[in-house]
Parts: sequence; C-alpha cells; structure tokens
Amino acid sequence: MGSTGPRGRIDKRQAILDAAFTVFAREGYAQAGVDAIAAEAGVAKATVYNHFGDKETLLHEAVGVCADRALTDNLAVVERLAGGEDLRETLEDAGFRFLQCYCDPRSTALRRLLAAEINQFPDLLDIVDGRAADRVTDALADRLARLAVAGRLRIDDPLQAAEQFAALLTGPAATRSRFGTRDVSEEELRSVARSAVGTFLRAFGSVD
Amino acid sequence: MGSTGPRGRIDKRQAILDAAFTVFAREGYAQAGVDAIAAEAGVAKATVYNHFGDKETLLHEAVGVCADRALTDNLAVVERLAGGEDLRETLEDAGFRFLQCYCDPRSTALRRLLAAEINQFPDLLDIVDGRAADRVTDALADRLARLAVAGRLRIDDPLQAAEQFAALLTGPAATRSRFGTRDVSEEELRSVARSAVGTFLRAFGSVD
Amino acid sequence: MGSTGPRGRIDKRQAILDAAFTVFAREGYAQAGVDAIAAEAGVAKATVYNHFGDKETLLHEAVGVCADRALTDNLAVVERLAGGEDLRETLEDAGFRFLQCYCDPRSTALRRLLAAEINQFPDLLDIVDGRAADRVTDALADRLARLAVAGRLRIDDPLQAAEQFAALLTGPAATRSRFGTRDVSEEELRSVARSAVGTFLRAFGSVD
Amino acid sequence: MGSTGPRGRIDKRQAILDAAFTVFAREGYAQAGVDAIAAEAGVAKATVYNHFGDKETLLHEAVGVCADRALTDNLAVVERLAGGEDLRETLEDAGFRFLQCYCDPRSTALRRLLAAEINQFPDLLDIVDGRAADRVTDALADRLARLAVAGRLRIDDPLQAAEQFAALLTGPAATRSRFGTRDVSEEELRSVARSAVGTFLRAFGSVD
DNA sequence: CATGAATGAGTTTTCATTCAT
DNA sequence: CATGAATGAAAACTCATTCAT
Repeated sequence: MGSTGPRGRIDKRQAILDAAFTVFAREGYAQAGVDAIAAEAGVAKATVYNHFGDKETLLHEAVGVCADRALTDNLAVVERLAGGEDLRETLEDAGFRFLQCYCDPRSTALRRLLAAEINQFPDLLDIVDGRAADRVTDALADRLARLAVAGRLRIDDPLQAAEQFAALLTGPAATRSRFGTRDVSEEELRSVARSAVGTFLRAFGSVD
Repeated sequence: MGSTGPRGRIDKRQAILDAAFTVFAREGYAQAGVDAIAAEAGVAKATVYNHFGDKETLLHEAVGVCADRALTDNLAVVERLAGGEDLRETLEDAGFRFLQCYCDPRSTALRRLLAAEINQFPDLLDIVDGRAADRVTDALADRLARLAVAGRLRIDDPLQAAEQFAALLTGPAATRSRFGTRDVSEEELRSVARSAVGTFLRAFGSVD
Repeated sequence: MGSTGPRGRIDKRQAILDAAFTVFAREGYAQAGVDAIAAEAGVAKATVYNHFGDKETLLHEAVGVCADRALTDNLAVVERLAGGEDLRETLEDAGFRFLQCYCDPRSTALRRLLAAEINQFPDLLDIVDGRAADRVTDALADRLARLAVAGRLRIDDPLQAAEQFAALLTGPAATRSRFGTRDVSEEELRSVARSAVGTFLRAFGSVD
Repeated sequence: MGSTGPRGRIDKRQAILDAAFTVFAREGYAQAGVDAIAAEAGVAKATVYNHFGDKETLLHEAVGVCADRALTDNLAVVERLAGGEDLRETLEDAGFRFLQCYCDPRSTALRRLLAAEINQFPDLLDIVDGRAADRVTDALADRLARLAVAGRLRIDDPLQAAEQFAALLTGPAATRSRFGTRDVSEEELRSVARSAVGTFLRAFGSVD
C-alpha cells in the first residue's frame, strides 16, 4: 500500500543528506559533484535540487544534521560522568568514550570539512558551535564542578579545567589519528585516556 | 640589461609559490584557480605551468615551503627552552612563543589546508610531518627530559609529557581562535600559556 | 457542491490559455517555463499537461485564441466603415480605431510572438493568417470598393489600396510604438490617422 | 608564416559574430545554444566565451554588427536618391533598392530577432535605432525636402512624407514576404515599388 | 482529473592544460 | 622561457515531461 507514499519523500531527503555528507567529507565541497551525491543517494541529480535548491544549502543542512548527531553522542557521554566509587576509573571510562566520539569517522570528517570550508562559509561555524562544541565543554565543566563540590577534585575554574581535560584527551588522539587518516585502535584510545586522566588527576585530584 | 637574468627566474618562482600558498589557503585546492594564482603572482598562467608542470605539483611545493618555515620557527622556540632561574616563567615564555607560532596566519592556513586536502593528497602528510609536526614534539620532549634529569620536573615518559604540554597549549588556543577565524590577542595567548603551565607544573613539577 | 463540476474544467482551461499567452508573449516560447505558466494560471504543472499534452500544442492553441480575438476586433472596426456625410471624418475615425486594435498590447504581443517563433513553428502563420491578417485586408478592400463604386474614391485596385491604407496607418504607428515598447497616446494615434487619411485622400480622393 | 598570427584572432572573432547572428536569427536567443554557435563558427565553445564573456554580450555585439551593415546599405540607397530627369523612374528605382535592403535575409532576420527579444533586452533597440532605423528615415526626409525645394514635390512635412513613403514600400512588401518566410521575387518588389511611387506621387507630386 | 515528486537530457559557464609565437 | 589564445572535459543548475497517488 502506501509504502512509497509521503514516506518516500522523507526517505529520499535523508538519503540525500547522508550521501551529501559522505561525499563532501570525502572530496571537499568544491571537488564534490552534485552528480556524485545524487548517485550515492540513489536519486536523480534534479531530485537533489528539488529538495535543497542548491549545493550550498545542501552543505549547510548536511553539516547541521551531522553536528546534531555529534552533539547528542557527546552529551550522552558527558552526562553519564558521575562520581562512582573509583574516580580514576570513572574519568578514564568517560575519557575513553569521549575519544570514541571524537575519533568516530563522521566526527573526524566533520572537523576536516569545517576546517576546509570555514573561509568560504563562515556561517558553518555557527551551525556547529551553536549545536555542538561549546555545549559539550559546558556540560563537562558542570560535571567537574559537581565533583569539586563533592570534594573529589580541586578545581578553581571548572570551564578551564574542562577545556584542559578535553585537550589532554583530544590532542594526543589527534596526533595518533593523523588527521583521521589512520584508524586508532580501542587499545590506543584507552591508553591515551589513561595518560590524560593520570596527568589530570595529578593536577586536579584531591589529596585523600 | 640583465635584469631578467637568472635572478628573474628565481624571483618568479618564489612569487608563484607564495601566491599559490596564499590562494590555496584562501580558497582551497579545488576552488583555487591557476588563473588566480598567476594573477596574484603577476605572471601569465602558462608561466606557472612552465615552472611547476601542474596544479598538484604546485600544491605540494607550496605546502613544502610553508612547512619548512613553520618547522624553523617552532624549533627556534623550542630550542630556546632551557631551564632559567624561574622554571614557571621559562615555561610560560616558551609556551607563549609556541602559541604565537601556532596562531600565525600561515600556520593556521597550513593546518586548514592540510585538513582539507588530506583525503585527496595523503602524501601531503608526509611532507609536513617529515618536516614539521613530529620533529617539534621530539625536540620538546628532549628539552623536558633535560629538565627532568636536572631534577626540575618529574617525568616518566618525556614524549608523552611533551604531547600533553603541547595539547594543553594548543587545545584552548584552538577553541579561542575558532579555526583561525578570530584573531587571538597577545593577552589571551599569555593567559592560555599561564593556565597550561600551571596545570602542567601541578602534574609534573618537582616538589622543591 | 458542484463548484468544481464541468465548469471548473473549462475555467481552468481558459485560465491556462490566458496564462500561456501572457507568459509566452512576455518571455518568448523557449524562455517561457511551463512552471511559470502553471503558476500564472494557478494550477499544478501536471494539469497543464493533462489539458494540452505538450508545450508546443499549448503555444498553438494560445496563439489561435488570441488571433481569433484580434480578427473579431479588427472586423468590427472595418465593418463599421461606411460612407457617412463627411468621408474624411469617416476614414479618420476608422483609421483611428484600426490603430487602436493594432496597438493593443495583445495584438502587439501576438505580432512579436509570431515574428519570434515563425522559424521554429511555421504553421503559426497559417493559424494567424487564416484567421486574421488577410481577412481584415480583404474586408477593408470591400469597403473601399463600395466607396469607389459610390464615386467617393477613385480606386483601380481595391486590394492594393487597402494594403496601402493599412500601411500608411500602421507604418508610422509601428515606428512610434518602438516594437510595442512605448505606449502611444490616443492623441498620437489620432494624429497618425489624420496624416494617413490626408495622404490617402490626396492620392485616391475623388475631385468633387 | 605569420598567416595564423594575430590575424587568426580577428578572423575567429568575426567568424563567431557571423555564426552567432546566423544561429540567433534561426533559432531565437533562448533556443540558440552556444554549442551550436561555436560549431557554426568552427571554434571550441570556450573560445566563444574567451571572446565575448557571455551569451548576452554575444547577442548584443552580433546585433550591433548587423545593424551597422544594414545602416550602411540603406544609406547608400537613400543617398543616391537625387532628382534625375524622370522623377517617377528615380523614385521607383530608389524604392526598389530600398526594398531589396528591406527584404535581404539578414535585415529580415534582424527585425525578427529584435521583435523577439525586445522584451528581454530592451537595450537592443538603442543599438539598432541609434545606428539604423531613424537615421535612414532622416536621410530620406532630407532627399525629399530637396526635391520639394526644387519644386518637383509638394511636401509640407518632409519627415512625415518620408515615413509614409517608407510605409507604402515596406507595408505591402512585408505582407508578401510573410515574416520573411517567403522569398519575394525581384518582379514583385518592382511592382510594389511602382504602386507605392504611384500613390506617393498622386499625393505629393507637383502638377507640372 | 488534479497534483507533488522524480527524472533524463540539455544549458551556460568554468578551468586545467596545451600550443604557437 | 614568457605569453596570449584555444580547447576538451566537467560542473552547477534547469526544464519539459512522466508517474503514482
């Protein structure tokens, strides 16, 4: 029956957005052909234009969708960060999951795409920052602040501590992934998280 | 008169390389036109081809030149990092200079260009890493190791400490510069360096 | 309620034909989009196809309708041309009305459209000539012949005289309207008619 | 040797202009493909863009060239119109030549093209009128005025007489050529000229 | 029958690259 | 070697037309 009814419209829209992100991430905005996107989505080129009007809009929408997903994933990780029995283990676990998000191919692609196109499309930053980057750091700062209040960390400036915690995790991970070129093993991620947490706790751990 | 002797050739070559980097950085590889590069360099388009053969080669050479310069600048900073009287001040100063390199427009542009084109031209990574990124971390690790040996820092794994020191500096700086979109004031850079060194010393400082 | 009964169909058909002529006249056949026509008619694009099959048919029907109307208008003018008391006044009046038809926006548009598309669609000429141009000149020749028979004009070849009368009217009017670009005032039209009739009577008037 | 030197450039430019006019006249602006123009000119499509930038500019230049030629031809005819022995013969001859210009395929095509595109490109009128239509009528008025001064014609308003003379010639000729669809024989043109001059002289001839 | 969605073929325009001077 | 001109391949975008509801 109605299996190809209004549902088809939505399915195609999603397929196009997914395809667009894939192709944009793989080839860059300028290099990516709308032809290729349509092919990847399994629709005709004109259908892409029917839905999104032009290539630029397609980029913006595709980035928006991807940023939404990344935000959701990241917040899920951060919000689970509550002080369990063993603080070190809790932080290492959160750090590891955080790095998994960070190293997820789509996150990596999103960062690369952003870096690549920020000059031509400065508003991409607003799309992503409004939805992702800043809000994750904020949420992390909240969690760290609670731990400080609970006496388990010694932190003056929770936002700065959050930034530094994130930096200790993502900096070394970025080096290892070589701009997303190399796959970083779970093993390695755990090791990076362990080192980061080690340093973080030496700097911010309470004495007890 | 010999004003366009061998000197003219070399000048033109340099002009083309500079123009190429400028335009590639501003517009991205695919978007950048050889026309625009030639115009920026003040030569005819065919001259660009006479010197470099094709657009791809031009990208590689331009990136190479820029990476060389970045390496030189970074090493100069790191190599000046010796233990003065006041360790904190020494580290803060080095961190600040390091961030100045990191935030230099051409460095920013290089990182963006790299992120953008790494998929299409994976060998760009070799050019840059062979000449820049890794070697700076190595040099920094050396310096930190010396300070550890001198008893002024407590470090197990100097390479890891160097990575983390760099991460504590560049992570927050990257956030503030918004992918090189915003100019970060000297003030801010100093503040970032201070925080980074503060955390670093709490984690790795010797007790004395 | 039967508001969309057979009446709705016919209304829509008319609306589409009107819209089609408007858009074809404004933009030319090739440039005119079926989208634009459908929008102007207030129907869906597919409805246009349901009624007319394809764009070419639509052009033919729209031109036919317009030519019919022009013929009716012109014949009405010519048929009122009977010898009143004052021949000069009669001719000037007929000439003026004739020019009003000639300068009517839709007549102008029809002539332009015809000129534009005659190469691609030679059969448009048949549609228009069969229905309009020739028959008007014929009718005019009839009237002039009657006036000759009545001794009020001296005419050998009524068809030729009719052609020349029409030419004396439309030639200068065409110059003034600049291909239908300029609106020609009633004043001007009367003046053109007066001149035309003056010359015509000097050439063909009987002596009395 | 230098046979394909800078000369080639100019040759190609001319070839493109000719081809453009031919194709625009044959198919109309919107329908005409730059592909087809390039093919007709025997050059690559990109060469057309190198020379003229875009399709619209090409139309304007092609129309300009054609209007120049038409003006030259027409003025040559009008300027030869001096009062010979036999005025009727002189006028018939000039009228015939004038109609030859008017019925020349390129003139016909120019008028059609103008009519077709005047809505989209109103400035075409300026190009053509500034160079052709008006100036011919003016020149004709001059000649008629001289004949009036010489006592061979009785004319109050030379400009109006010129307009009417032209109308008596072109009106019937236009009818016969059916928008340039039919070729009008030399015979027919002479006949039209004879009738026009007959009527004109009955209206404006001096008594002698 | 009226419609929204989908599409294939075509359009203008751009651009890396080559060639003749 | 430097250059202006020429080009073939490709890209974004459009549009007449069809199909499923």
